[in-house]
Amino acid sequence: MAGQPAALLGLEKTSLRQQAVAALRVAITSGELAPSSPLVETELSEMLQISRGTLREAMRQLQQEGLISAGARGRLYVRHLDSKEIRDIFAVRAALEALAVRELAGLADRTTVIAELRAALDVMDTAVLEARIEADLNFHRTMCSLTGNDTLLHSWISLEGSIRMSIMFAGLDRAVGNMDVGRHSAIVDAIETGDADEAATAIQTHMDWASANLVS
Amino acid sequence: MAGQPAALLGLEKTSLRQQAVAALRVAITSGELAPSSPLVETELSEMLQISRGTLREAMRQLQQEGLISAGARGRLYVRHLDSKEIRDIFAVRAALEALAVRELAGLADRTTVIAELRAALDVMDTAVLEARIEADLNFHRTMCSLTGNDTLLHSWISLEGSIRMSIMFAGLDRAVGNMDVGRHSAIVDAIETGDADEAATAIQTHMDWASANLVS
DNA sequence: CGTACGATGGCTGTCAACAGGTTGCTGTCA
DNA sequence: TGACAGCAACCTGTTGACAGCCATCGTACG
Repeated sequence: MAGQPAALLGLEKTSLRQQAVAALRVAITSGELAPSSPLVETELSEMLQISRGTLREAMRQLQQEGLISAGARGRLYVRHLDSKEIRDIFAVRAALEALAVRELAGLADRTTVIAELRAALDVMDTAVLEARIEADLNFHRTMCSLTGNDTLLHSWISLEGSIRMSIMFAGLDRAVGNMDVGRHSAIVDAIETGDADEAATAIQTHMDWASANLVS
Repeated sequence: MAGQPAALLGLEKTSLRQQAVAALRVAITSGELAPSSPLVETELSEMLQISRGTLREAMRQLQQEGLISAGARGRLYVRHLDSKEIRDIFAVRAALEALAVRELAGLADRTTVIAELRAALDVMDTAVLEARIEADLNFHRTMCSLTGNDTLLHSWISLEGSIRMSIMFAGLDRAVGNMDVGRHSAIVDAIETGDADEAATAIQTHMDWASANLVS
């Protein structure tokens, strides 16, 4: 899907809007911008050194991703999650990823898929703290990506911001506790056997456990 | 979730951006703007009599909804769907709605839910042509809404544009053929019995059939 | 005749400014 | 002292304009 920097084969000319989206996403999911705090266009545009118009486009995207919620009169706030919403998010996530593993388990040739997933798990095994979270999310995103179902991948990515907020809400240590390589390995194993039902059950169990762990 | 106009209790002062989103959504899903046709900001802003900045915000939202796809150099086009993408969309939709009916079937008191769904079906029964499509989508959206899972509802709505494009792609007559009240009634019946697995199977079957019918 | 180079038009990226409405404060008057 | 009118600051909605990039076309030169 995405790319190596590919030296000499085209530079990464990213628009200010994309940069703003990325910066705000980090600021929100890292807690730098506290939940429920108001997002004032004039303030943010000055902080980021961009015009309000450009910022507004970026905010509109974050809003669609669920990181920003709208209040009265178009006023925007950093989204605040309660326990129920976290459970809801993980329920939807589980449904999407169950579809993903079902598709993967149904593939005739699963060798490359298994190899990619195992590689992602290896990365996760050695990573710690924030890097481990990134590795975990990367594993799950890769799962969706490998299905070749772009709509599925897009839906998952739309949820990624909310997932990250859930993680931040629960705290780093508790979140990292969810990212056990063994539990993930079980999912990959189930895909490898080609048993779609078992794979879906594995994902479902994993997600139930993870969400219960986050909100406990 | 959303609302009746609520006479005398506050008028619907909708921003130009929201109006533009609505107008473009209709234009695209009705085929007025043909798939793959380029969306030139200067043209559209003049047609809609709004400024480019306002239009850009609207386009950004439609892009996230999957009605607009991005080409090179920020150029935007009406999204074009092929058969595989339609199958993909319906696979994701099935996963989301399966979650919805599972939740609903698991409810202790399902009387109000059943009543609402039956009412939606009654509307569908009498409607014809485009109105029937609206009634059908409304039924499925209501299902998601009744779960109380806002994330689920949001994800479904994000998909609604793509669903509408699929319908347009297939043609009105073939789409209406999917909207048999009897088939939908089976789903509601399954929810009423409280059998989550059966309800999920009913949805899955319905979606498989619908998607196969659309792309055949 | 073919190729390389320069002008031109079209379209997006970005910005600064204006307009309208709401909130909150302050000073005055009963 | 309390309430109300008026004012001021704040913030979003919306707009028009400028700048830069890319593609295309025409032209001149080998």
